[in-house]
Amino acid sequence: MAEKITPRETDYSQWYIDIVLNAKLADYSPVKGCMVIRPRGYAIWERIQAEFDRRFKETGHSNAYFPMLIPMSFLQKEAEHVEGFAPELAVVTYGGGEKLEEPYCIRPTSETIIWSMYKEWIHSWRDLPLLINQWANVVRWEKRTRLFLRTSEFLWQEGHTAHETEAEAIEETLRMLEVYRDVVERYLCVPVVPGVKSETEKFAGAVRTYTIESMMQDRKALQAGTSHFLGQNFAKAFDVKYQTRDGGLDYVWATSWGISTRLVGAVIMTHSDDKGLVLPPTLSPEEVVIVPIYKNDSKASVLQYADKVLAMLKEAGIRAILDSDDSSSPGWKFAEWELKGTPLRIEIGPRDMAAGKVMLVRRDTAEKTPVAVDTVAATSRQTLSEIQTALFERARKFRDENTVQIDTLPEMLEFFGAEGTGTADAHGGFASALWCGSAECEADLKAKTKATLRCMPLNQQENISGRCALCGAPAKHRAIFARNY
RNA sequence: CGGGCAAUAGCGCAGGUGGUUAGCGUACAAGUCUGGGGGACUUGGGGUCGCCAGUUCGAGUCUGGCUUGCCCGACCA
Repeated sequence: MAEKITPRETDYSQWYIDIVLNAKLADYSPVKGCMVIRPRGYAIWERIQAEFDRRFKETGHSNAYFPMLIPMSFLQKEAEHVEGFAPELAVVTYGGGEKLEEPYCIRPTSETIIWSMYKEWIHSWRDLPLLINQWANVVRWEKRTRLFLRTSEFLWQEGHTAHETEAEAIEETLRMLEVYRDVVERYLCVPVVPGVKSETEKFAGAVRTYTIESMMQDRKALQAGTSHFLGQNFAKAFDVKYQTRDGGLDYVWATSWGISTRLVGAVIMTHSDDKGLVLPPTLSPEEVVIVPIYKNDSKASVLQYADKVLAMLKEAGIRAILDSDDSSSPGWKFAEWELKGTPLRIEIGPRDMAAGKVMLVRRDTAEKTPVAVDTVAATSRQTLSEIQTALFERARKFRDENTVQIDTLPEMLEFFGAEGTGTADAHGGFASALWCGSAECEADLKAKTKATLRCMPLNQQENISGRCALCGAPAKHRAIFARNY
């Protein structure tokens, strides 16, 4: 049979599409730029969702749901906000067969409709903090879409909080950024750089945007989550004041933060290989697949043995399945489950059975280990945990190896393969460079190399001294530049 | 949203200058043999050729429009 997956070397972009389609994670839809998330893709999203939801509740947030349709006038209340989102709005102008007096836009994000309600709900410092999260779909009319990474409609989570003081709001912004970092790194095994966005890149309507940036296998950056300190911008736009503890009246301080189904794309592009999807055990719908191998005369006994192993694994709380489909060969099943990303495979044939063993095969390394059947649960548990760690470490090593400190513009141009440098094949990576803080420098670099300022890493802003790698002016920050998705 | 390419069976493709019952591989179904890395043979089912118009006696094939996708730019989780 022909190769299903285009090798990464040949065409990284096609490789990604092949994985998504062939592993049946998603499919194209008849609607431009919108995709169908298929059961396997949705199962992965549900696992991501469940972990984040747990962490949000742990940090005191409650879920709620706001309307998908937002009166256009609401968006216009915050100048920067509407300017930022206007180009990608989908607008509803008819309802019930009649032209609407005021059109609704389909939410591109929910700050405005949520703050219109917060005005009703917040009166006193006793109403604060207000910590609400919403799981929802949003629509942003995209010119260029890619499965999971950028679609016109996507699923996400948006947290919207209101606080008494600026300090509390900033603390919340950073708390949620840290939740993102922790879950994305530990649960999705995707290493990230937490940092601050530049003015150019920040969220429309925010005072400051924090981000976690990850590096894909083609060395391009992917923004994996953002947390915004909104200051009093939306409180002022929607006139949300509260009675302070000392009897005064003040605008509340706000945050918002979000992660989306894009994370599924991040997981795919971080871990997978030319054989197919590679999933961290935490995210895989099944942690272990048992593939029985038998001839006609050994079929019954092998299946019975495999059933016993399946029961032992389930007993131990491991998500295991037995692929007893009789119509495809073991070799077929091996390839199929590798394509689907199952972290651990257990092969059971007559020889294993005779020896009282099973064969453990790791998806990430292809390593095969015979294991005594009595210890199969414990060993599987142990191996799954090792895979979880190994995936993160491998990705972090790759990211670190492709993060380079750069001090001058010529080096920067060479790193990103700009025209005239003779390095057109260079893939770049993360360029860590000093920056003067000017938007002109960002724009200039972008024009020459397509690389943008991804973030200013949070813990690298001390003792900045030196010159901007782009213009030579005194530097104010250390920043990561990269091409991005 | 501009430029380029594409759309024929689930998937991958072939179908010179228009010609009547649209093919091949693979997958699918049934059966027999198989089974430790995508098995073999036999038989069988499956298509309004992306959509809408037009040219023509006749369109998968030519023309126009539209839709969707991919690549390259401009814009963005």
